[in-house]
Amino acid sequence: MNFEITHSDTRTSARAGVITTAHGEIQTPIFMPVGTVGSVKGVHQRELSDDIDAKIILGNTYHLYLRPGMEIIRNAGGLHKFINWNRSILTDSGGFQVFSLAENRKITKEGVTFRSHIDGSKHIFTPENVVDTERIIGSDFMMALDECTPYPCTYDYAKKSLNITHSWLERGVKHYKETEPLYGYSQAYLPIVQGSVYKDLREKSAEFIASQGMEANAIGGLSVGEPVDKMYEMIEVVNNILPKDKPRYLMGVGTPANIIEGVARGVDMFDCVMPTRNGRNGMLFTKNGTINIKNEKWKNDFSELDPDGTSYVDKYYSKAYLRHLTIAGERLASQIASIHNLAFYLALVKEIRQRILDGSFADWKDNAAKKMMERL
RNA sequence: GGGAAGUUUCCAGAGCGGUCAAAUGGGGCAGACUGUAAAUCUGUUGUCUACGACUUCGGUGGUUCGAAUCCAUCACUUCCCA
Repeated sequence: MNFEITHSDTRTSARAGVITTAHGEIQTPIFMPVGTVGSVKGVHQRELSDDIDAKIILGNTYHLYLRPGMEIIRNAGGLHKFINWNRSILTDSGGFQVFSLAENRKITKEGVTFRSHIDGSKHIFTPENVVDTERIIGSDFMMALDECTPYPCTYDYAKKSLNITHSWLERGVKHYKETEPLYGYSQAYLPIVQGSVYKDLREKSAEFIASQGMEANAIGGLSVGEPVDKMYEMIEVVNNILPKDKPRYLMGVGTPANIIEGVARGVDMFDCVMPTRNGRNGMLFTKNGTINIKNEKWKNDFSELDPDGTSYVDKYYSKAYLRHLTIAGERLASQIASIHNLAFYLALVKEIRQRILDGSFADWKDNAAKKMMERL
């Protein structure tokens, strides 16, 4: 992996750059659609590449490990081949499942023992075997195993958890360095800053993460329910320490406004379930704010889905039609809404990048984008 | 022509003397969703001058302190036998 910053904003910490992986170039800032189980829910790979033009998507180690299992992924020749996606892939480690499936797991110094949400079987995830799993998956970006702490979280717990995450990281880095990629291309290994909403813990963590000298770094444990101002504050604290010349990935974030604010604070990579999940639930993101397509007011609105939209679906279908499909529970509704939302997110980061390049980012953020951010 | 069952709030369908403005589904309306156990979840769904009041359970008339619940009668619906 290579990262080159081509432009730095003068008034904010925003930067525009290019990440190069074995599976292509990724212009940053970038948004990465989430495809947990080897599928961006409701969206064909062909639409992801040809219409939405996503350069990189996520997969999830925990989920793929359980189903279909590593034997099949290995037999397929890795996840890229298995799902027929020749652009980049980033895999989360299962660290988020430590948070989201908290009832089904136990944390020890050794690792995390999950009770499968599918059949209840027990599986231990260690920093080492997660690296092995991600080697089999063949992701371009392998996330380190961490504990995504909940919010609220006591200082004592956050500190204790951070120590475990850090010790896991050391073991993960060691194992990463001792193992080779299976498919002939390099894979980056990303450490994750934790520390909940505590400034000193975040600083300590950022320093430790930076000291690992990995090719890119991530910020985790945010957007788990804390006030947005806390989140922004933590991003600032952390990005003051994380190396400037390496990509920074803010995990799981977020709303369009979160992304703009994140970029302004020096974040390069984002992912979030929101465009697809909320799309499936009838929410559309537009420049004028979100709309709930299920609302009665769209019943007879035959205007195009989103006049400002960049996807073909925006011109192709009407609001009234999508409302009907959504209310009728038709799968096509999920597809249309997911495609629209992902296209919106990708167009957003594209505009952000363009504005960083032409020097108008800060001004745009303070003026034109402000109204939109209040609604998104 | 004879017999039986039934008519409940948008729909279906509980309720069978008071704790019923009326269970439960569905539908409608609205909301939530941030490294996906989510094609999920939550709220609401008679009216009002709303911590109280008023009008509802096919129509009408009764019984009773009190009826969606019991009685009479009318109307309509469905099924069975001719």
